[in-house]
Amino acid sequence: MKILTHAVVLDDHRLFADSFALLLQRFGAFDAVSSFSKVDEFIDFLRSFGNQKLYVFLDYYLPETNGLSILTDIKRLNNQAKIVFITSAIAPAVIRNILRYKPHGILSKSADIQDFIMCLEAIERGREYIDPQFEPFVMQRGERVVTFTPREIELLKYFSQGNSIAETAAKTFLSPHTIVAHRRKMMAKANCHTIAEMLTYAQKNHLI
Amino acid sequence: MKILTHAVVLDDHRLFADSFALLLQRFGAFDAVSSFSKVDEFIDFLRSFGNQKLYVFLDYYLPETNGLSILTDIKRLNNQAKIVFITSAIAPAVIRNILRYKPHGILSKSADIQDFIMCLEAIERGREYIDPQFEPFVMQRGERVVTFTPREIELLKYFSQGNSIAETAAKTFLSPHTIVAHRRKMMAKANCHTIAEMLTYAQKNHLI
DNA sequence: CAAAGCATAGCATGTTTTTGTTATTTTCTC
DNA sequence: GAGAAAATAACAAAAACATGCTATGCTTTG
Repeated sequence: MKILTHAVVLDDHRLFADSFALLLQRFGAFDAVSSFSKVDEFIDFLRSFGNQKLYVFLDYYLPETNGLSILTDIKRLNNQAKIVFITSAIAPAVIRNILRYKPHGILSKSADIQDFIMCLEAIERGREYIDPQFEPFVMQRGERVVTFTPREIELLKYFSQGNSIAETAAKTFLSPHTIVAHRRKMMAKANCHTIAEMLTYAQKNHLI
Repeated sequence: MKILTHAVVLDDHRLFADSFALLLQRFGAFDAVSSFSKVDEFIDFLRSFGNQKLYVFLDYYLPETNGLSILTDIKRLNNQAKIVFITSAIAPAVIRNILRYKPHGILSKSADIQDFIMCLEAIERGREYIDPQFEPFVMQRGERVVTFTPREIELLKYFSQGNSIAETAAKTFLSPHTIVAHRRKMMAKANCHTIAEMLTYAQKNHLI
């Protein structure tokens, strides 16, 4: 299979980004491969690249942000880009989150070359590719995803740092009642019954 | 630099293991490179390889276990092996844990090729290499590492699953007083003041 | 624009956790 | 086999939390 296009890798783990770019090169399907480990540089590249056909291999975990939040940027700068998530995540909520954005492909870092080839082939044929191990997380119709509001996540961070309700209230200039209300709502959403469980949930799903 | 020896990569992320192995090959310092993503297969390889000179590039995060627990196996099977940790961890406790085992090298996955070369050169000269970003975690003399006992970790798991002190006591057939005592001890060790902070700590340091 | 969801706030009550302090038995480790 | 560390257990007071219920103004979005 020969895909006459450019491929670009974005992963904050430089060693992975460079190695994987090498693998893409060696694989021979692309006519050029670039790798980035800094979001800024990647965005600069996109800007200069213009609206040509392009493959983007994206990591979900990026420092300070995540792969999803730059998806809008990518789509704005290049509406032809084929976007493939390469993720080490296994937390259902994270996978669901990624799937919600309907990328062209999603591959686990535990995948092998064979999976990778299948992914490319599917996309070239205009279909999407979802790593088989993520199939169970494809949303059923009517199913709701648990999401957290910015405020909730902010408060969660305070709790994770050892702040009590009263301390959090003081630091956010809110009433302790409000903190209780938020906290209660979060725990109801995530179906947790102790703050310990809530924090485990938050960590697992990379909310904080 | 030409190192006439075999190199082997162990990382459960196949895509990384394979890509990185390719990078090692391309780099040209080794006369052969193998990659594994399953611990069993890796151990089998070690057994058959015998006690020859060897470079091992090891991930810390492995499913069901971690890179440290197989260190003893590696040393038993090959006392000449140069062991380099390639890790995505940044949690101080995890890094300290790795450093305690005195590997020949430790490199962050965020390192670049230049860092990698420096690592190899240092080891070839008989010295150890520690990623500069991990320097702060090198233990000072007299410094204590925070460790958790098996019982403590067991209880931590109960808490992470939403069990209260009373519930945990019931499930472990212990007195609630005992649970309180353990809990208190852990929190003192980790310098946490709420169970929320404790659970965040536990997650960050991959205790549970 | 209406409905839904978000952020805010309140009160009351019973439960749970945290903290200060102490102590015995068992199990490693040198 | 002595000493250290771990696991066990207890009591009591103070602080914090969970949960029952209600309610209002503000955004966002179909």
